[in-house]
Amino acid sequence: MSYYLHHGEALAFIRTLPDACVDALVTDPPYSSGGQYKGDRTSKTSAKYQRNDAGKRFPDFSGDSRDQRGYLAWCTVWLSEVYRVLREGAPVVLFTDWRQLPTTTDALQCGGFTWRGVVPWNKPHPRPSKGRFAQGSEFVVWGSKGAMADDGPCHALTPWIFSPPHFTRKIHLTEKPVELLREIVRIVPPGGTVLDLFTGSGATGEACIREGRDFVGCELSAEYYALAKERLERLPSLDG
Amino acid sequence: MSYYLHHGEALAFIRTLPDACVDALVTDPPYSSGGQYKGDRTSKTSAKYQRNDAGKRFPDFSGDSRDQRGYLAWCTVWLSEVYRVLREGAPVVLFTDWRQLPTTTDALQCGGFTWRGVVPWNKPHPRPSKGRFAQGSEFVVWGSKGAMADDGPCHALTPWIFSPPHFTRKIHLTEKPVELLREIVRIVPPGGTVLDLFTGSGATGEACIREGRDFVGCELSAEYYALAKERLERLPSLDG
DNA sequence: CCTTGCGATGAATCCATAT
DNA sequence: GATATGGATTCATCGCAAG
Repeated sequence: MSYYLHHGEALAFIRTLPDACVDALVTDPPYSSGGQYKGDRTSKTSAKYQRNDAGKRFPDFSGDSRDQRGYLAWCTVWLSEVYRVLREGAPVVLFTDWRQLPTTTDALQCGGFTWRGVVPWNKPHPRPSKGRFAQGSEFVVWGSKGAMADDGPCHALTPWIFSPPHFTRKIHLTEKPVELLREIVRIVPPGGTVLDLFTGSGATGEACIREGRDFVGCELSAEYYALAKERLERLPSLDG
Repeated sequence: MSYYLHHGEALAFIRTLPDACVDALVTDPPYSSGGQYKGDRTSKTSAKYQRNDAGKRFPDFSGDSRDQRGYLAWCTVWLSEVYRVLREGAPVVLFTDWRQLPTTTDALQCGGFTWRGVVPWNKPHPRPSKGRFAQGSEFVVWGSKGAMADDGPCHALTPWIFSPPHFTRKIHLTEKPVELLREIVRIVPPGGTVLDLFTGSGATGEACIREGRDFVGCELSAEYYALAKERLERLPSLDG
């Protein structure tokens, strides 16, 4: 139930960690997705993912402008380093959207992990799209460092259906619901340590604290680092 | 509300069809998945996907023994030919499991189509797996032949949650629920024609008939061809 | 305190226009 | 000609203000 939050770049941070010191990676990297055109990637995240008249609500986040080759290469680099700091059999859980899903499964395996599945996060009421299927899901790509123990409780026994945090209450544009993250971090035994390289608003940290798992987070942006820190500091009093 | 069922090999059948004669492809190819090891692919489907004591329940189906490269190449061949027989803007809908999902998105694009999304089919009660996330979803990879019309109704406005057909009532081992297929074929305007190259038990044909879409199916196995034919023939009387 | 109504929103997508 | 920008579109939901 302790946590540590680091302000800085992810790869540099991992390299400071000793071997086999964490029990899982649960992280939500910037997808570098969100559009058919190059301009959709190169514009600011606040403009890319939001209506024009709402463009000023959330601070921009960086690292969201790679093409597919670059995304694969970048993920491979930090996943390879994460491999070293994970314990044998530890799970790796990566968020992605439909566009980057295949690249993410490649990256997981390029990093040396065994790919074990894809679990959809279903949003109950996606934005409609005329004449087509709505895109109402993001995806969790997961695997492990080598063989996994096949004891322990079962997970994801029912479909994951969670609304995204409401815009008036969320801190980060792409923040995930804490209820979903609580389901996910329960794959780590109680007291285990979860690493998140792209902490953002710190939702994964909150999930860990609420579920009794230790949390090690890393965030590049000073603004989000401060927001995540504040969020986690405020948390124990909520439980009181 | 008419249907045509062909007994024979898929690629040879497509080649007999004229250009731009169908409004959608909705099909469930043999995944060639179902195992981590080579032996898992080369064994009989009836043994591969079923418990030993149930091994004689369903007839074998063929074409389920390709590795990933072979699966990509094979899908690319028939998808390229399907491109020709589809009308401009027509949707393509392919079932896949998590293991073949990335290969399927590659194949769709190798066939010349625009990839537009991934929609999960969520099973309400997946088989639990100790210490891991259950694999409770299959996936619909979809796209279109070029630009799509952006009129028409919206689809998939809520997550797809459907139980697989009960084993006492299903004909094919990997049969999809008709309710799910009805949701899917509604993306074709009423009266449009849906092509299915791997008809199996004919569930997609039943969905088309119930939704007032025309159906053109193709099945290689004499046994399943007869079963699908019987299923569709029996259907009009059910509507009364 | 409860109900009603209005407005804003969404890891979106497409096309027309501008650079 | 290729890329970048801006506007319009979909509707169930939630927050908030008004009654």
